[in-house]
Amino acid sequence: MPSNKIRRNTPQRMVILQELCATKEHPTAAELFAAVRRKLPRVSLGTIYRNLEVLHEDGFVRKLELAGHETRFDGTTAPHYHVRCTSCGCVRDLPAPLHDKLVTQPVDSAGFRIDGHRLEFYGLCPGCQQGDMGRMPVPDMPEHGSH
Amino acid sequence: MPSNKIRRNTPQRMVILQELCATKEHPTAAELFAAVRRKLPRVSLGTIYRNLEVLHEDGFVRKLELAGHETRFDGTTAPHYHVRCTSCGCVRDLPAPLHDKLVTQPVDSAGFRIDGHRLEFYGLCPGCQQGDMGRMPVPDMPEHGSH
DNA sequence: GTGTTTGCAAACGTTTTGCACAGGT
DNA sequence: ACCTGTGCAAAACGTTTGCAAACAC
Repeated sequence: MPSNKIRRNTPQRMVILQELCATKEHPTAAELFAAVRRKLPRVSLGTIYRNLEVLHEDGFVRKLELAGHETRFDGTTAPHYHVRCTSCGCVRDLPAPLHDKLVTQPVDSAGFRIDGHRLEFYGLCPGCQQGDMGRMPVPDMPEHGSH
Repeated sequence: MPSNKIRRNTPQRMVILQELCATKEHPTAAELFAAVRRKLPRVSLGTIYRNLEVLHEDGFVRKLELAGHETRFDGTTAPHYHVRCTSCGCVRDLPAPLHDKLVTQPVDSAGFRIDGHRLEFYGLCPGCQQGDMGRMPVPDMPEHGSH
């Protein structure tokens, strides 16, 4: 839902969107901050957050509020799902998302009017599957099972 | 995965679990803190957090890390899904959870070994459906669409 | 010129942690 | 006696906000 407010195309805003669209890594605000700072050394973290909010409002970026972790951002706004690696914490897109095997309508909705759902998968990424049990859980902490 | 550590049945731990099992409201740590404090006036919030962590580790409580909100806790450990009301913020259980209409296996998993998924629904609770557009979004802030 | 946006720093809400002491086993 | 668990307070973390100055339009 694009806001009706007048937006200004500041260099900060453009570089943020540009950086976000240039990666498939779903960066956090802090990671984006580091990336943008390389081009605009004087940006502040507050500016990153404010612009991400604006860009989200206007439909240019997606917010990925994955369970138990900082918010990540996605320059691809088309609907798709995500997987998180419980070992290294990386987040990847799932291709071929809405499929006949992926039907998500509760049968009994407890009287709620269901407007949508949020679905995320977790598991081991290709890299972390290579028999290495002793791998450090790096970027983010892994979760304890359950869904 | 119950830890192999020796646990002590302290009054604090028991009251916390008792309070959690006595409600269907999926309280936050702060709400639980208030409830437990009525019975044990000297508990600290730190104790609540530490015990919830232990109880979670031992499989007695479920952690509900719903997108963009504080963690809530659930005394019912059997697998089931949840709905959040985007207006008042309340969280309810979804009965009849794993159904033929609720199949969640990605067709293409991008090379990940999928261990599970997290699924949450959002919409309007029965109370908030009663034509009251002007209702205050109270307990927690509502979300901006997208899934 | 007007009103949005910026940088900075301080504040926020939630959760975690360090510590000395209390208390279960 | 041992070592887990407690209360307290402070810190950590990600995020938001107030403000005066800067700047896009």
